[in-house]
Amino acid sequence: MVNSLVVLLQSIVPLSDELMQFLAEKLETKNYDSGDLLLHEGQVANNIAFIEKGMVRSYYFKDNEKITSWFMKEGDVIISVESFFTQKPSYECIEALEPLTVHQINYNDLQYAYRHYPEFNICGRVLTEKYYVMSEERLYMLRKRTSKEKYLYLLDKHPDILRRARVGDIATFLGVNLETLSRIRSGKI
Amino acid sequence: MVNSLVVLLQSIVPLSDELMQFLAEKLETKNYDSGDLLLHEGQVANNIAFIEKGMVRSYYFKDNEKITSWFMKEGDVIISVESFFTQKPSYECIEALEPLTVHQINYNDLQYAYRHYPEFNICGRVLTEKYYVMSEERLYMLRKRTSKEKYLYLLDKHPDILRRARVGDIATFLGVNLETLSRIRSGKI
DNA sequence: ATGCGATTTTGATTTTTCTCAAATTTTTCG
DNA sequence: CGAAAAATTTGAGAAAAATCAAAATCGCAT
Repeated sequence: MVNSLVVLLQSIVPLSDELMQFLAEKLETKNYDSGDLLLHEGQVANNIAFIEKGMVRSYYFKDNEKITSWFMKEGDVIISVESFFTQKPSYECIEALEPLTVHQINYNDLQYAYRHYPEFNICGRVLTEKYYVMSEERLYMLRKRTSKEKYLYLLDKHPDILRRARVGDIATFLGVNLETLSRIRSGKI
Repeated sequence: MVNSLVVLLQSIVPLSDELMQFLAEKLETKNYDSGDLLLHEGQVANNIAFIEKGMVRSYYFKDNEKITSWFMKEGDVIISVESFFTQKPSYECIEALEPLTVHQINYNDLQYAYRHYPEFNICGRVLTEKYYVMSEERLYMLRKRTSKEKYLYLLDKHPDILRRARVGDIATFLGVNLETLSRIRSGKI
Protein backbone atom coordinates (compact mmCIF):
# COMPACT_ATOMS: atom_id res chain seq x y z
CA MET A 1 0.00 0.00 0.00
CA VAL A 2 1.07 3.52 -0.87
CA ASN A 3 -1.08 4.86 1.95
CA SER A 4 1.64 6.06 4.28
CA LEU A 5 3.15 8.13 1.46
CA VAL A 6 -0.21 9.72 0.64
CA VAL A 7 -0.69 10.58 4.31
CA LEU A 8 2.73 12.25 4.33
CA LEU A 9 2.03 14.29 1.19
CA GLN A 10 -1.50 15.27 2.23
CA SER A 11 -0.14 16.50 5.55
CA ILE A 12 1.89 19.06 3.61
CA VAL A 13 -0.74 20.28 1.17
CA PRO A 14 -4.09 18.90 -0.08
CA LEU A 15 -3.58 17.10 -3.39
CA SER A 16 -6.04 17.31 -6.27
CA ASP A 17 -7.74 14.13 -7.51
CA GLU A 18 -5.89 14.34 -10.80
CA LEU A 19 -2.52 14.55 -9.05
CA MET A 20 -3.44 11.61 -6.81
CA GLN A 21 -4.42 9.70 -9.92
CA PHE A 22 -1.15 10.62 -11.62
CA LEU A 23 0.94 9.53 -8.63
CA ALA A 24 -0.97 6.27 -8.25
CA GLU A 25 -0.20 5.51 -11.90
CA LYS A 26 3.46 6.37 -11.75
CA LEU A 27 4.47 5.04 -8.35
CA GLU A 28 6.08 1.64 -8.51
CA THR A 29 6.50 -0.66 -5.52
CA LYS A 30 9.78 -2.56 -5.23
CA ASN A 31 11.21 -5.08 -2.79
CA TYR A 32 14.85 -5.69 -1.98
CA ASP A 33 16.77 -8.21 0.10
CA SER A 34 19.22 -7.17 2.76
CA GLY A 35 22.51 -6.32 1.05
CA ASP A 36 20.94 -5.35 -2.30
CA LEU A 37 21.99 -2.09 -3.91
CA LEU A 38 19.23 0.36 -4.91
CA LEU A 39 21.77 2.63 -6.54
CA HIS A 40 25.24 1.82 -7.85
CA GLU A 41 28.23 4.11 -7.97
CA GLY A 42 28.44 5.94 -11.31
CA GLN A 43 24.75 5.43 -12.05
CA VAL A 44 22.48 8.48 -12.37
CA ALA A 45 19.91 8.42 -9.57
CA ASN A 46 16.73 8.03 -11.55
CA ASN A 47 14.22 7.43 -8.80
CA ILE A 48 13.10 9.00 -5.61
CA ALA A 49 11.75 6.42 -3.20
CA PHE A 50 9.57 6.37 -0.13
CA ILE A 51 10.46 3.64 2.38
CA GLU A 52 7.48 1.57 3.42
CA LYS A 53 9.50 -0.87 5.53
CA GLY A 54 13.16 -1.55 6.31
CA MET A 55 16.35 0.47 6.51
CA VAL A 56 19.02 1.55 4.02
CA ARG A 57 22.32 3.36 4.16
CA SER A 58 24.04 5.47 1.55
CA TYR A 59 27.79 5.19 1.28
CA TYR A 60 30.67 6.17 -0.95
CA PHE A 61 34.13 4.81 -1.54
CA LYS A 62 37.25 6.44 -0.21
CA ASP A 63 40.54 4.55 -0.56
CA ASN A 64 38.55 1.35 -1.15
CA GLU A 65 36.70 1.82 2.11
CA LYS A 66 32.92 2.24 2.21
CA ILE A 67 32.08 5.44 4.09
CA THR A 68 28.48 5.67 5.30
CA SER A 69 26.86 9.02 4.58
CA TRP A 70 23.51 8.38 6.26
CA PHE A 71 20.88 5.88 7.32
CA MET A 72 17.23 6.09 6.29
CA LYS A 73 14.24 4.04 7.35
CA GLU A 74 10.48 3.56 7.04
CA GLY A 75 8.72 6.89 6.49
CA ASP A 76 11.79 8.51 4.92
CA VAL A 77 12.10 9.68 1.34
CA ILE A 78 15.41 8.46 -0.07
CA ILE A 79 17.56 9.57 -2.92
CA SER A 80 21.16 10.22 -3.62
CA VAL A 81 20.67 13.95 -3.16
CA GLU A 82 23.34 15.25 -5.41
CA SER A 83 22.88 12.81 -8.25
CA PHE A 84 19.11 13.05 -8.34
CA PHE A 85 18.93 16.83 -8.18
CA THR A 86 21.73 17.39 -10.67
CA GLN A 87 21.08 14.24 -12.77
CA LYS A 88 24.77 13.43 -12.84
CA PRO A 89 26.37 10.03 -12.08
CA SER A 90 26.32 9.30 -8.37
CA TYR A 91 29.40 8.93 -6.24
CA GLU A 92 27.18 7.25 -3.66
CA CYS A 93 25.63 3.81 -3.43
CA ILE A 94 22.40 3.02 -1.61
CA GLU A 95 22.28 -0.33 0.12
CA ALA A 96 19.41 -2.15 1.83
CA LEU A 97 20.44 -3.09 5.37
CA GLU A 98 17.27 -5.07 5.99
CA PRO A 99 14.54 -6.57 3.78
CA LEU A 100 13.10 -3.48 2.16
CA THR A 101 9.90 -2.23 0.53
CA VAL A 102 9.81 1.14 -1.24
CA HIS A 103 7.45 3.08 -3.48
CA GLN A 104 9.32 4.99 -6.12
CA ILE A 105 8.72 7.50 -8.88
CA ASN A 106 11.21 8.40 -11.57
CA TYR A 107 12.81 11.75 -12.27
CA ASN A 108 10.86 12.59 -15.41
CA ASP A 109 7.49 11.77 -13.90
CA LEU A 110 8.37 13.85 -10.85
CA GLN A 111 9.36 16.82 -13.00
CA TYR A 112 6.14 16.37 -14.96
CA ALA A 113 4.18 16.50 -11.70
CA TYR A 114 6.03 19.65 -10.66
CA ARG A 115 5.18 21.33 -13.97
CA HIS A 116 1.54 20.28 -14.23
CA TYR A 117 0.42 20.36 -10.61
CA PRO A 118 1.64 23.60 -9.06
CA GLU A 119 0.66 22.56 -5.54
CA PHE A 120 3.06 19.66 -5.83
CA ASN A 121 5.96 22.11 -5.85
CA ILE A 122 4.95 22.95 -2.31
CA CYS A 123 5.35 19.29 -1.34
CA GLY A 124 8.70 19.22 -3.08
CA ARG A 125 9.87 22.38 -1.40
CA VAL A 126 8.68 21.43 2.09
CA LEU A 127 10.18 17.95 1.90
CA THR A 128 13.46 19.35 0.60
CA GLU A 129 13.48 21.87 3.44
CA LYS A 130 12.90 19.08 5.93
CA TYR A 131 15.78 17.01 4.58
CA TYR A 132 17.99 20.07 4.47
CA VAL A 133 17.35 20.65 8.17
CA MET A 134 18.25 17.01 8.86
CA SER A 135 21.44 17.37 6.86
CA GLU A 136 22.39 20.37 8.99
CA GLU A 137 21.74 18.29 12.08
CA ARG A 138 24.21 15.68 10.86
CA LEU A 139 26.74 18.45 10.38
CA TYR A 140 26.14 19.54 13.95
CA MET A 141 26.75 15.98 15.10
CA LEU A 142 29.95 15.51 13.12
CA ARG A 143 31.44 18.77 14.35
CA LYS A 144 31.32 17.49 17.92
CA ARG A 145 34.94 17.18 18.98
CA THR A 146 35.52 13.80 20.54
CA SER A 147 34.41 10.42 19.26
CA LYS A 148 32.46 9.89 22.43
CA GLU A 149 30.52 13.13 22.02
CA LYS A 150 29.52 12.14 18.50
CA TYR A 151 28.44 8.72 19.65
CA LEU A 152 26.39 10.08 22.54
CA TYR A 153 24.68 12.60 20.28
CA LEU A 154 23.73 9.88 17.80
CA LEU A 155 22.54 7.69 20.66
CA ASP A 156 20.37 10.53 21.92
CA LYS A 157 18.85 11.55 18.58
CA HIS A 158 18.79 8.27 16.67
CA PRO A 159 18.88 5.33 19.11
CA ASP A 160 17.17 3.12 16.52
CA ILE A 161 20.13 3.46 14.15
CA LEU A 162 22.50 2.25 16.84
CA ARG A 163 20.25 -0.73 17.42
CA ARG A 164 19.72 -1.66 13.78
CA ALA A 165 22.98 -0.82 11.98
CA ARG A 166 26.40 -2.46 12.10
CA VAL A 167 29.11 -0.94 14.29
CA GLY A 168 31.40 -0.63 11.28
CA ASP A 169 28.81 1.27 9.26
CA ILE A 170 28.10 3.64 12.12
CA ALA A 171 31.83 4.15 12.66
CA THR A 172 32.47 5.31 9.10
CA PHE A 173 29.47 7.61 9.36
CA LEU A 174 30.86 9.22 12.51
CA GLY A 175 34.37 9.36 11.09
CA VAL A 176 35.63 7.18 13.94
CA ASN A 177 37.60 3.98 13.92
CA LEU A 178 35.56 0.82 14.18
CA GLU A 179 37.60 -0.35 17.16
CA THR A 180 37.32 3.02 18.86
CA LEU A 181 33.53 2.96 18.52
CA SER A 182 33.43 -0.54 19.93
CA ARG A 183 35.43 0.65 22.95
CA ILE A 184 33.12 3.61 23.44
CA ARG A 185 30.05 1.39 23.29
CA SER A 186 31.42 -0.96 25.91
CA GLY A 187 32.29 1.95 28.21
CA LYS A 188 36.06 1.53 27.95
CA ILE A 189 36.42 5.12 26.77
CA MET B 1 20.58 47.34 -6.73
CA VAL B 2 18.64 44.09 -6.44
CA ASN B 3 19.70 43.14 -9.96
CA SER B 4 21.96 40.23 -9.11
CA LEU B 5 19.14 38.64 -7.12
CA VAL B 6 16.70 39.02 -9.99
CA VAL B 7 19.22 37.47 -12.36
CA LEU B 8 19.56 34.52 -10.00
CA LEU B 9 15.81 33.99 -9.68
CA GLN B 10 15.12 34.45 -13.41
CA SER B 11 17.78 31.87 -14.18
CA ILE B 12 15.68 29.33 -12.30
CA VAL B 13 12.25 30.16 -13.71
CA PRO B 14 10.76 33.18 -15.54
CA LEU B 15 8.96 35.41 -13.04
CA SER B 16 5.67 37.14 -13.81
CA ASP B 17 5.55 40.94 -13.77
CA GLU B 18 3.28 40.88 -10.72
CA LEU B 19 5.70 38.69 -8.80
CA MET B 20 8.61 40.95 -9.76
CA GLN B 21 6.55 43.89 -8.59
CA PHE B 22 5.74 42.13 -5.32
CA LEU B 23 9.38 41.26 -4.67
CA ALA B 24 10.56 44.76 -5.50
CA GLU B 25 8.11 46.12 -2.93
CA LYS B 26 8.97 43.69 -0.18
CA LEU B 27 12.74 43.39 -0.55
CA GLU B 28 14.64 45.57 1.87
CA THR B 29 18.30 46.49 1.49
CA LYS B 30 20.42 46.53 4.63
CA ASN B 31 24.03 47.32 5.41
CA TYR B 32 26.14 45.97 8.24
CA ASP B 33 29.59 46.65 9.61
CA SER B 34 32.14 43.92 10.11
CA GLY B 35 31.36 42.22 13.41
CA ASP B 36 27.63 43.03 13.40
CA LEU B 37 25.16 40.24 14.08
CA LEU B 38 22.36 39.70 11.55
CA LEU B 39 20.75 37.09 13.77
CA HIS B 40 21.13 36.57 17.51
CA GLU B 41 20.93 33.30 19.39
CA GLY B 42 17.40 32.61 20.60
CA GLN B 43 15.85 34.91 18.02
CA VAL B 44 13.47 33.47 15.39
CA ALA B 45 15.04 33.90 11.95
CA ASN B 46 12.55 36.21 10.32
CA ASN B 47 14.36 37.09 7.12
CA ILE B 48 15.97 35.37 4.23
CA ALA B 49 18.73 37.49 2.73
CA PHE B 50 20.62 37.62 -0.52
CA ILE B 51 24.22 38.81 -0.15
CA GLU B 52 25.10 41.62 -2.54
CA LYS B 53 28.58 42.16 -1.13
CA GLY B 54 30.68 40.89 1.75
CA MET B 55 30.94 37.68 3.75
CA VAL B 56 29.22 36.27 6.83
CA ARG B 57 29.56 33.21 9.00
CA SER B 58 26.98 31.37 11.06
CA TYR B 59 28.06 29.99 14.41
CA TYR B 60 26.68 28.49 17.59
CA PHE B 61 27.91 28.23 21.14
CA LYS B 62 29.26 25.06 22.64
CA ASP B 63 30.87 25.25 26.08
CA ASN B 64 31.21 29.03 25.64
CA GLU B 65 33.13 28.58 22.41
CA LYS B 66 31.82 29.90 19.10
CA ILE B 67 31.67 27.04 16.59
CA THR B 68 31.45 28.15 12.96
CA SER B 69 28.82 26.25 10.99
CA TRP B 70 29.44 27.82 7.59
CA PHE B 71 30.62 30.83 5.59
CA MET B 72 28.51 32.59 2.98
CA LYS B 73 29.39 35.37 0.57
CA GLU B 74 28.18 37.57 -2.30
CA GLY B 75 25.67 35.71 -4.48
CA ASP B 76 24.59 33.38 -1.65
CA VAL B 77 21.18 33.28 -0.05
CA ILE B 78 21.56 33.20 3.71
CA ILE B 79 19.34 32.08 6.52
CA SER B 80 19.60 30.12 9.68
CA VAL B 81 18.17 27.06 7.97
CA GLU B 82 16.55 25.38 10.90
CA SER B 83 15.14 28.49 12.54
CA PHE B 84 13.76 30.01 9.35
CA PHE B 85 12.14 26.84 8.01
CA THR B 86 10.69 25.79 11.34
CA GLN B 87 10.14 29.33 12.72
CA LYS B 88 11.63 28.34 16.06
CA PRO B 89 14.25 30.29 18.04
CA SER B 90 17.69 29.90 16.48
CA TYR B 91 20.60 28.19 18.17
CA GLU B 92 22.82 29.92 15.61
CA CYS B 93 24.05 33.47 15.20
CA ILE B 94 24.91 35.07 11.88
CA GLU B 95 27.84 37.49 11.94
CA ALA B 96 29.18 39.84 9.26
CA LEU B 97 32.88 39.17 8.73
CA GLU B 98 33.29 42.12 6.36
CA PRO B 99 31.24 45.23 5.56
CA LEU B 100 28.06 43.70 4.21
CA THR B 101 25.14 44.56 1.93
CA VAL B 102 22.11 42.26 1.72
CA HIS B 103 18.63 42.33 0.23
CA GLN B 104 16.14 40.61 2.48
CA ILE B 105 12.52 39.56 2.55
CA ASN B 106 10.65 38.41 5.63
CA TYR B 107 9.09 35.05 6.31
CA ASN B 108 5.46 36.13 5.94
CA ASP B 109 6.04 37.92 2.65
CA LEU B 110 7.92 34.90 1.34
CA GLN B 111 5.10 32.54 2.35
CA TYR B 112 2.66 34.93 0.69
CA ALA B 113 4.70 34.78 -2.50
CA TYR B 114 4.78 30.96 -2.35
CA ARG B 115 0.98 30.87 -1.98
CA HIS B 116 0.09 33.45 -4.61
CA TYR B 117 2.76 32.85 -7.25
CA PRO B 118 3.01 29.08 -7.76
CA GLU B 119 6.06 29.38 -10.01
CA PHE B 120 7.90 30.91 -7.09
CA ASN B 121 7.78 27.55 -5.32
CA ILE B 122 10.03 26.31 -8.09
CA CYS B 123 12.56 28.98 -7.15
CA GLY B 124 12.22 27.98 -3.52
CA ARG B 125 12.58 24.31 -4.24
CA VAL B 126 15.51 24.68 -6.62
CA LEU B 127 17.40 26.99 -4.27
CA THR B 128 16.72 24.69 -1.34
CA GLU B 129 17.97 21.73 -3.40
CA LYS B 130 21.11 23.66 -4.24
CA TYR B 131 21.81 24.48 -0.60
CA TYR B 132 21.00 20.95 0.42
CA VAL B 133 23.62 19.67 -2.01
CA MET B 134 26.12 22.13 -0.54
CA SER B 135 25.27 20.97 2.95
CA GLU B 136 26.00 17.40 1.89
CA GLU B 137 29.31 18.56 0.50
CA ARG B 138 30.25 20.00 3.90
CA LEU B 139 29.38 16.66 5.45
CA TYR B 140 31.68 14.98 2.96
CA MET B 141 34.43 17.39 3.95
CA LEU B 142 33.98 16.85 7.70
CA ARG B 143 34.04 13.09 7.39
CA LYS B 144 37.54 13.24 5.95
CA ARG B 145 39.74 11.55 8.49
CA THR B 146 42.73 13.72 9.22
CA SER B 147 42.84 17.44 9.90
CA LYS B 148 45.10 17.89 6.92
CA GLU B 149 42.66 16.14 4.57
CA LYS B 150 39.87 18.45 5.71
CA TYR B 151 42.02 21.50 5.24
CA LEU B 152 43.15 20.45 1.77
CA TYR B 153 39.59 19.74 0.71
CA LEU B 154 38.45 23.16 1.87
CA LEU B 155 41.44 24.74 0.16
CA ASP B 156 40.53 22.97 -3.06
CA LYS B 157 36.80 23.74 -3.04
CA HIS B 158 36.68 27.10 -1.25
CA PRO B 159 40.04 28.84 -1.47
CA ASP B 160 38.35 32.23 -1.03
CA ILE B 161 37.16 31.27 2.44
CA LEU B 162 40.70 30.44 3.50
CA ARG B 163 41.82 33.82 2.23
CA ARG B 164 39.05 35.89 3.76
CA ALA B 165 38.19 34.21 7.08
CA ARG B 166 40.15 34.02 10.35
CA VAL B 167 42.12 30.88 11.14
CA GLY B 168 40.21 30.45 14.39
CA ASP B 169 36.84 30.59 12.64
CA ILE B 170 37.93 28.10 10.01
CA ALA B 171 39.34 25.83 12.71
CA THR B 172 36.05 25.56 14.59
CA PHE B 173 34.29 24.92 11.30
CA LEU B 174 36.62 22.02 10.49
CA GLY B 175 36.49 20.72 14.04
CA VAL B 176 40.24 21.15 14.37
CA ASN B 177 42.32 22.94 16.95
CA LEU B 178 43.30 26.50 16.05
CA GLU B 179 46.97 25.69 16.67
CA THR B 180 46.77 22.50 14.65
CA LEU B 181 45.29 24.36 11.70
CA SER B 182 48.01 26.97 11.92
CA ARG B 183 50.65 24.22 11.79
CA ILE B 184 48.95 22.61 8.80
CA ARG B 185 48.86 25.92 6.96
CA SER B 186 52.55 26.53 7.50
CA GLY B 187 53.40 23.03 6.30
CA LYS B 188 54.62 21.74 9.66
CA ILE B 189 52.11 18.90 9.52
C1' DA C 1 54.19 56.59 12.74
C1' DT C 2 53.12 54.13 17.33
C1' DG C 3 51.09 51.41 20.69
C1' DC C 4 47.36 48.24 22.06
C1' DG C 5 44.44 44.39 21.36
C1' DA C 6 43.46 40.66 18.47
C1' DT C 7 45.18 37.04 15.81
C1' DT C 8 48.48 33.78 14.48
C1' DT C 9 52.53 31.08 15.12
C1' DT C 10 55.70 28.16 17.68
C1' DG C 11 57.20 24.86 21.36
C1' DA C 12 56.82 21.09 24.78
C1' DT C 13 53.89 17.75 26.78
C1' DT C 14 49.70 14.98 27.40
C1' DT C 15 45.71 12.83 25.68
C1' DT C 16 43.09 10.75 22.25
C1' DT C 17 42.61 8.00 18.52
C1' DC C 18 44.49 4.94 15.03
C1' DT C 19 46.82 0.78 13.54
C1' DC C 20 47.83 -3.90 13.47
C1' DA C 21 47.03 -8.39 15.33
C1' DA C 22 44.39 -11.75 17.38
C1' DA C 23 40.53 -13.60 20.06
C1' DT C 24 35.72 -13.89 20.66
C1' DT C 25 30.94 -13.60 19.51
C1' DT C 26 27.16 -13.47 16.30
C1' DT C 27 24.94 -14.47 12.02
C1' DT C 28 24.09 -17.05 7.92
C1' DC C 29 22.93 -20.87 5.44
C1' DG C 30 23.60 -25.70 3.68
C1' DC D 1 22.24 -28.34 13.96
C1' DG D 2 26.86 -26.99 12.97
C1' DA D 3 30.50 -25.14 10.05
C1' DA D 4 32.01 -21.04 7.80
C1' DA D 5 31.82 -16.30 7.33
C1' DA D 6 30.98 -11.93 9.17
C1' DA D 7 31.05 -8.80 12.80
C1' DT D 8 32.61 -7.27 17.20
C1' DT D 9 35.71 -6.96 20.98
C1' DT D 10 40.20 -6.70 23.17
C1' DG D 11 45.21 -5.56 23.61
C1' DA D 12 49.64 -3.17 22.87
C1' DG D 13 52.23 0.16 20.63
C1' DA D 14 52.46 4.21 17.23
C1' DA D 15 50.73 8.38 15.40
C1' DA D 16 47.85 12.37 15.33
C1' DA D 17 45.90 16.03 17.53
C1' DA D 18 44.78 18.62 21.85
C1' DT D 19 46.33 21.42 25.57
C1' DC D 20 48.90 24.83 27.90
C1' DA D 21 52.11 28.53 27.61
C1' DA D 22 54.49 32.05 25.42
C1' DA D 23 56.31 34.65 21.50
C1' DA D 24 55.58 36.95 17.18
C1' DT D 25 52.83 39.37 13.91
C1' DC D 26 49.04 41.99 12.21
C1' DG D 27 45.53 45.64 12.01
C1' DC D 28 43.53 49.45 13.49
C1' DA D 29 42.79 53.81 15.98
C1' DT D 30 44.95 57.66 17.74
